[in-house]
Amino acid sequence: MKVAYELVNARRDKIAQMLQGHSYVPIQKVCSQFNISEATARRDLVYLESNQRLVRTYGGALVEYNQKFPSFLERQQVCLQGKKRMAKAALELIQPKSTCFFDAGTTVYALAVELKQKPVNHLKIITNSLPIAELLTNTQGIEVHLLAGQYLHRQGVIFGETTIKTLRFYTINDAFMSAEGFDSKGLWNSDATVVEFQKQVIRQSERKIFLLGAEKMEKRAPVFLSDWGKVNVLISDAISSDLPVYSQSQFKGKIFSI
Amino acid sequence: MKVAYELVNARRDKIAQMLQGHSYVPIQKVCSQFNISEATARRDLVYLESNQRLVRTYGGALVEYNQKFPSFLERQQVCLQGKKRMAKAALELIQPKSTCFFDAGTTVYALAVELKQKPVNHLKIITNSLPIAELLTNTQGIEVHLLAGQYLHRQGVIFGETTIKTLRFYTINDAFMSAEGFDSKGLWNSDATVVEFQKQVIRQSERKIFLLGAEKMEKRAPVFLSDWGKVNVLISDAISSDLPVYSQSQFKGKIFSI
DNA sequence: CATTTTATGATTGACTTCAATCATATAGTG
DNA sequence: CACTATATGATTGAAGTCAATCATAAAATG
Repeated sequence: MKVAYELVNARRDKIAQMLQGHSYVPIQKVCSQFNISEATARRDLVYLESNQRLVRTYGGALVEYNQKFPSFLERQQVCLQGKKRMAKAALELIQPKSTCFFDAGTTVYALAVELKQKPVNHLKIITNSLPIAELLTNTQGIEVHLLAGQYLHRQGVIFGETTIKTLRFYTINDAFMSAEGFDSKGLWNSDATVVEFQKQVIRQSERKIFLLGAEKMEKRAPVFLSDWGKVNVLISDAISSDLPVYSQSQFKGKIFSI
Repeated sequence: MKVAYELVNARRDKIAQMLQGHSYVPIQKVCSQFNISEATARRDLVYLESNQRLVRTYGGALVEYNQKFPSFLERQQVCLQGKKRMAKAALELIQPKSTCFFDAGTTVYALAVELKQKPVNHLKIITNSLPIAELLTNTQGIEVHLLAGQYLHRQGVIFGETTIKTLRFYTINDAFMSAEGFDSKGLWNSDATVVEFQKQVIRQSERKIFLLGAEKMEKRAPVFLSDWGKVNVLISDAISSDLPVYSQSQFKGKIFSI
């Protein structure tokens, strides 16, 4: 029988609210939770989907299907193979009982994925990337620290002036970073604020480890980040002899070409 | 036919990796993505589930089914009705173009849910609660700022010394807060560090708005947070005349008993 | 190279989910 | 109060999902 509009809307609100936390709810749970038939539960889900409040799946509904860190995920797919190989090499460098900074980017994210699978003990990870923080939190032996700042949803990054300021609260042993391009002169990125932030990371870190995919070689971006003199370790999936670092006498670091 | 161990593990890793971002993947997508039969896809999912890497559902698999902010969700269920009513009252107090602090707690989270549904323009939200940040980000007219500190997964909160330090970077108009107990003397909480943090919020905020459910009335917790003199607005679902504030001449604020 | 192991796809039948249709009881509406 | 609108549950057939079984081809082993 028909039911008051108010009650219907209240129920649908509650279903949506259920989803806010649980990320996924099977349709049967909706039925039992609200004592409604499958038909009604389905109708509620159809309505809520039309209002962009959830996404229906076969057997239930969820929020954030492809909605979480959307632009991040697209970028993650390119050169996945190379990223994974670089990540495995970088993982070897991580020392137990150290504090590491993880840059916000897909290459370093691949490192976080490897680290999650093979955790290092007594590790402190500083990051401004939410995908990395959420991935690594609740991992045995790893403590995750987030930097402060504005939460930029599409990139899944925390950023702004405050982020640079809060960085000063931490002492960093190893910084795992990336850049958009690199050539014989050094490293390049496209955003001035990002570069300002990364420069501060470089100043504060004992060891600077850059993960740079072959596709970024001999490419420049608008803003200069650093010369090779400040880089301690370079990890790349490019052929060793092709790397522009060799022409640079200033580079004293190690190279892992894998 | 049989396939090399290495390839099988690599494929399963990739499936797990798919999940890390997408949170949910239908089984058909796994089949098409890796050109494998349903049977194999199912076997992969069974294996990955046995390794705690994902949770199978009818029709696919997902990560973080009830695993995200677990303790937060439990607490969210109690007194849901009252929380929602207090939240609606609190929402009325939020001014466009203001900066608000949102305390990490289930009562204030209910306020965030209301705000998400009826957004206020040009609003800046400062919080150390990840559920709140994730809920409110990507909302029209709302800018979300996170505080720095250790990411405590079970509570979904950012916390520690650094959190208090980073608070100083912000100027707060309205602070929406809660406490574990309140009586005629004032407000109480159980954790000393939380109280230290909240005291700093109180010092830095122009207006202090407390949302206190009736179930917290006449209850004390180990640590004293504040007397009634510092509270500007009290929102409660308790009966107005029962509130212990009335015996306090020091209380100059407004009361919303709803 | 011979033997064993096992990852795979196909098939089957049981079970679940889904969309569409329909009768009905109750909320809205005038 | 009469009339309309509609939210609901039941039913039905189609489609999807699942677990179990089996033959096979290629990897692993010695």
